[in-house]
Amino acid sequence: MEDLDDEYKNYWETTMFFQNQELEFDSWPLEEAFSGSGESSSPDGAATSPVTSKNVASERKRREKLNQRLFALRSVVPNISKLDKASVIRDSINYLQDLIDQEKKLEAEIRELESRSMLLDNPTRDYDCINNFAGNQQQDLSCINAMRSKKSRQMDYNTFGSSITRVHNHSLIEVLEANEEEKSTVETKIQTAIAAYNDPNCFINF
Amino acid sequence: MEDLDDEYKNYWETTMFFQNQELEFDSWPLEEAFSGSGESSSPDGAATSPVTSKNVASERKRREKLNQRLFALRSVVPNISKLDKASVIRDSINYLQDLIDQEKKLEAEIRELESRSMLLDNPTRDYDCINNFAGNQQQDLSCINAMRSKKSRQMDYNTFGSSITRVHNHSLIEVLEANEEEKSTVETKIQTAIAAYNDPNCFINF
DNA sequence: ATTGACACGTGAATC
DNA sequence: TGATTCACGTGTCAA
Repeated sequence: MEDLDDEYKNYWETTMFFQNQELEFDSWPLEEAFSGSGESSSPDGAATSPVTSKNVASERKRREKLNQRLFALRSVVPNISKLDKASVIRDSINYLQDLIDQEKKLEAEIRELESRSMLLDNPTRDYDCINNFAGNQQQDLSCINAMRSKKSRQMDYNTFGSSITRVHNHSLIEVLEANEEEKSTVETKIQTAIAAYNDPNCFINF
Repeated sequence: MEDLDDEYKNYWETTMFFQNQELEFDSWPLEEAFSGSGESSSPDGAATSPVTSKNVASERKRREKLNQRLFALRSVVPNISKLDKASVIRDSINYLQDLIDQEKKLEAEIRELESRSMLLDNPTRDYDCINNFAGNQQQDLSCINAMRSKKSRQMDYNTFGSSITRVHNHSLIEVLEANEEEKSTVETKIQTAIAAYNDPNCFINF
């Protein structure tokens, strides 16, 4: 009995692979079958019912599976601080969130790069805007009004809005995560962005 | 005894929050202290040593912590097939690997986009256009303002994006503390802002 | 000596 | 029904 505990300890604490573990368990069904078929008595003299022994085996298998999964998780996540079960899960969560954040960053960067290359592909709109601006040189509101025609504005809104909705569409995780401080921060940033967009002098696509 | 088991079952199977759980456990140390201080005897008549009761409490706490972590993990990973412990870890591993793969993909895409824009884009082109225009219209300050606006807007965009990513850069505790009410509040405010922004008749500042 | 982490067996509950 | 999952208490080992 103590041997098994020891083996489990080693299994968990070291980087031993599952084959060893399964080998360990390959040697177990012997005693298990013996105890299951023969109604063997436990050391204290009480008889073990067959359903109980079944349950024992099942439970042992369940524990093994869970440890297996946990070990696999540990092998996927880098920089595990402690080999503790709870610590493994904790580090996994942190790593997962880091990954999600980085993915969002990369997606934003891709969007920006794509839009920039879009600008390069057909820059007529920019030139139109500048020409229009040059035509109405008196710097009155006409240029601004032209720039803020419903069409262009709607288009810009779509780009802007889709990015927003995508942000808080992301599997409702970040919604769960928002606390008071961050909420206000987000709001401030959104208002800043909207104000910048509202700026008449801003004629660049989002 | 069965009550606790029941509560644990509910705790795990449902989306019950940890406050309830902690409430559950706030009521537990009573019996625990009773058993710890009084050397109470177990039903079979054997005396329970204080070190044993300590061990029991410690073990209970450990189990609670592990379940907490597992629950948090479950809240982070979308599309959990089964609420089983092992299944949760399994789905987490799959999701993690998907994320890693996608991250590599995105990085490759970014690399390609950057190299393509490097090839096609001479970096001064954007500003050349505006600078030439500004040079021709030497007195036109609005163009310079526009340029500055572009730059500042881009800064805002970047800040905005980073703030978004910072929203879900949280610790585990914040996930546990989040509730439905905050979720709907944030979402409503964002929707309201976007709707108002979308209104073509709305020219007021946000 | 104390603490923390583990595997184990067991009874209950859910499907 | 039987199989599966769970929380629990306990003994053991290591730091």
